Amino acid sequence: MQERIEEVKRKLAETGHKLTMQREATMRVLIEHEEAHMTAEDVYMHLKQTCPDIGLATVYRTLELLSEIQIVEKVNFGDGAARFDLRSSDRAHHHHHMICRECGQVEEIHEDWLLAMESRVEREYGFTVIDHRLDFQGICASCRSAAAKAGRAVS
Amino acid sequence: MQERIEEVKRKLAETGHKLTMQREATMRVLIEHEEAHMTAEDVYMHLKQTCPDIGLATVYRTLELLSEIQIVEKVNFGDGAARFDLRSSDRAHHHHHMICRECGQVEEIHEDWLLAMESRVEREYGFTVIDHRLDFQGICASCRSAAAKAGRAVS
DNA sequence: TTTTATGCAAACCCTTTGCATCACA
DNA sequence: TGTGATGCAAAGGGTTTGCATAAAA
Repeated sequence: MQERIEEVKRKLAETGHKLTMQREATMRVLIEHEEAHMTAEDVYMHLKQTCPDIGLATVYRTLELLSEIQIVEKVNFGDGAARFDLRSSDRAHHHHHMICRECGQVEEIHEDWLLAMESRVEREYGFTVIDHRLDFQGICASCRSAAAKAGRAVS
Repeated sequence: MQERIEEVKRKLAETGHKLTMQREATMRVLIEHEEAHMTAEDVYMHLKQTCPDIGLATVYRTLELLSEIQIVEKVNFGDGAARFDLRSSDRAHHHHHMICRECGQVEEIHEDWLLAMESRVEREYGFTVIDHRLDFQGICASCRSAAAKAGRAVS
């Protein structure tokens, strides 16, 4: 925990930014809810507990900044609100998502299956890949078994 | 062209909807600009030429409807506006995107590289895949060569 | 003739911005 | 102490909705 805050402080300093109370609190919320895929509003709600006076605008500015310095990744599942994931410190590691159409839950796949494809894109299309995103939409295991128990088919 | 309109008419009828002048005009715009990845606003602008009285709300409603009946695919590249792609009639064919961070242009990869991964997701995670999305972000071939000519590195 | 669809405008939601004040470094 | 950060409220952009009217089937 503390070392991650230190890393952020260092990265902020490198880019001419300050580590404020609000930014530190935001990092703590993100770390405590790793993989929660929170929206800015979600983060704000949690922050209100430790930092009651924080403003929503600050949360947006902080998340944007953390995204610029690669601490978090801003992802968009098409439901209208951006979500923010802590990046793993391992730069090469990407992850993929499984988004359930029944319950809306987002699960992660902690593997990067796309390295071969990235080189293929570079080779065949002359496109230099910086990053990628892979999402699967479908029905998650628990919704499927719930549907099976209820004896009905699922969309 | 005409047979695609007929297919839409059939699908609309099946789901209890009508083929209106506005919906037909929207289809024509989509067909004429296949792969343009247009926003609702883009579609609206084009529609104004053949259908000057159409309202933006109708465009949104039409695109949403076409998306529900699988005629178009609503995609979101994270720039704030949803984009709409005509689906290929071949249901099994998905396509992937290469999004250039220099010029913002979206190119397509007309291959589905993910069938093997879909079965792996089903097998290893118990997640029933309905659809998937794969986007690469990076620098497109023309931006890279432009940058090379200008003798500078690109981000 | 009965539904469903339309156009308009207002409402909505998420996000960004202007500005005076505050607090890290 | 000086620059960057904050909070608030207002503005912004994309999208949706209520409602009276119009037009498919």
